[in-house]
Amino acid sequence: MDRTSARKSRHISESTTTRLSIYLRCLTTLDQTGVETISSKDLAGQFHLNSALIRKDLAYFGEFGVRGVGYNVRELRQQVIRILGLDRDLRVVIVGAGNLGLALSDYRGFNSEGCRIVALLDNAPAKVGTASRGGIPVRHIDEIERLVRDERVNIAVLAVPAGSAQTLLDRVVGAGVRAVLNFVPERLRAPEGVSLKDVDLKIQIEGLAFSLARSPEGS
Amino acid sequence: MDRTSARKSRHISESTTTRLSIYLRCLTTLDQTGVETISSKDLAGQFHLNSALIRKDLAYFGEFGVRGVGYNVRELRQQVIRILGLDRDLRVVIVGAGNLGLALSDYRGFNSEGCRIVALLDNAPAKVGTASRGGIPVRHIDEIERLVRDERVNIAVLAVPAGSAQTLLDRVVGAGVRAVLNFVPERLRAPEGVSLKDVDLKIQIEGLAFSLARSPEGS
DNA sequence: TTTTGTGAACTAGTTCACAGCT
DNA sequence: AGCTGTGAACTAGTTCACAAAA
Repeated sequence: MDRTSARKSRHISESTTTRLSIYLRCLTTLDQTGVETISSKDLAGQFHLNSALIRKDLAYFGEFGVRGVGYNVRELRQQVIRILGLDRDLRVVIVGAGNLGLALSDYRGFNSEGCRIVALLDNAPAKVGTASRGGIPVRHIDEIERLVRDERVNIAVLAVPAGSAQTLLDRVVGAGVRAVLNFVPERLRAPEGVSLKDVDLKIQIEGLAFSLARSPEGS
Repeated sequence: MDRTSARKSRHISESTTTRLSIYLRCLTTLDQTGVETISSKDLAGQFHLNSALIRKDLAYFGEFGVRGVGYNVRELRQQVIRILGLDRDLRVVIVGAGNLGLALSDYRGFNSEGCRIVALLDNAPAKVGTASRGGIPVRHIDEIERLVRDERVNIAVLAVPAGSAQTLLDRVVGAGVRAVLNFVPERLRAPEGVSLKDVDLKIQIEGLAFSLARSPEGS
């Protein structure tokens, strides 16, 4: 059996992919530190996870370990990079050159591991032609089709004012973008085949409010 | 039985609290539109959720509906606000007055519904004394204890460079903050009784990369 | 002996379906 | 008649525990 490809076309849960990202980060550190081998038990110790869960997460995609020994750090790291699709280019546009869009365009972590921010997009004439502090150019939203075609943009980040988010989502999807990270606090609807992830800060804050309200010592 | 308080001290899942925030947003719109009553079925239609799930989410906290009729929009909205703890003041400090911290401090949604950003905190002398575009003052990190005591700060947002995050988390927790929103792409450890939520943009992007890698048309 | 990979058991979360209230 | 509130059924996700491999 091919030991490197996804064996079962089983559905992979979002919890699993999130953990893969966490493993990757840890493996990168381990590799830099010169550690060559790690067991699922030791990996599980770093975060507080069950070791069987780590083995299951990895086993969806192949048999990467050696019984009695553990996993080769460098090799497993490469495999996780491949599984997450980080070995292919990620080209990102940020839609909305307001405060948040500008801050995100310079955020380290967006620009790393084969992930490149190609442009900020806005429709305000005063903004088009300027650039973020880090040098990401602001272009007109009408250039989206060209950027997807010529610059192979495949991810859009929505950081626009509430109200225009659905329209702009439809726009970038129409241009061929199939993965969108949405910072606008609205529930958006994306067509089948387009993945949409919400980063809803208001909901996060409300979650914290909830835990404060329930914790023993009220304020 | 008291119909407004949490009946069973059952553990409430994060999915439930996230959905409560979503219901709240919808109820606010409905109330503004003048709608007086809504059924769980109609509410479920707005997002694509199962109506029984909505009824269960609400039933953890009381019996708010009327059989044969549905829920009174205004009343349910008030109840959800109370459940989420949004009826008490939320006082926020943002730790780190870099690009992201400054953008977040002016982000609408942080400043709303009884949620107020009190200050940005930094240790760079050049930044202390300045303010964000929206007028949030930048203060020295050493003022955290005073702000918690005198301004009743109860939430901290971490937007600092990687490496210093755990130290600063410990610092704000030591000052008495019991709820933290972390934007730093590192796994942090918070003591028992402190709730910590991660907004890890790198993980979000990697999740999108994964879905792109698995979708039929590879780029 | 050590640690993987995995079926079986368990736990959490969601949907079904209906009794009971209005 | 209509819709809530909820036990029962189901589905997804995690942990246990052990045979198989090195």
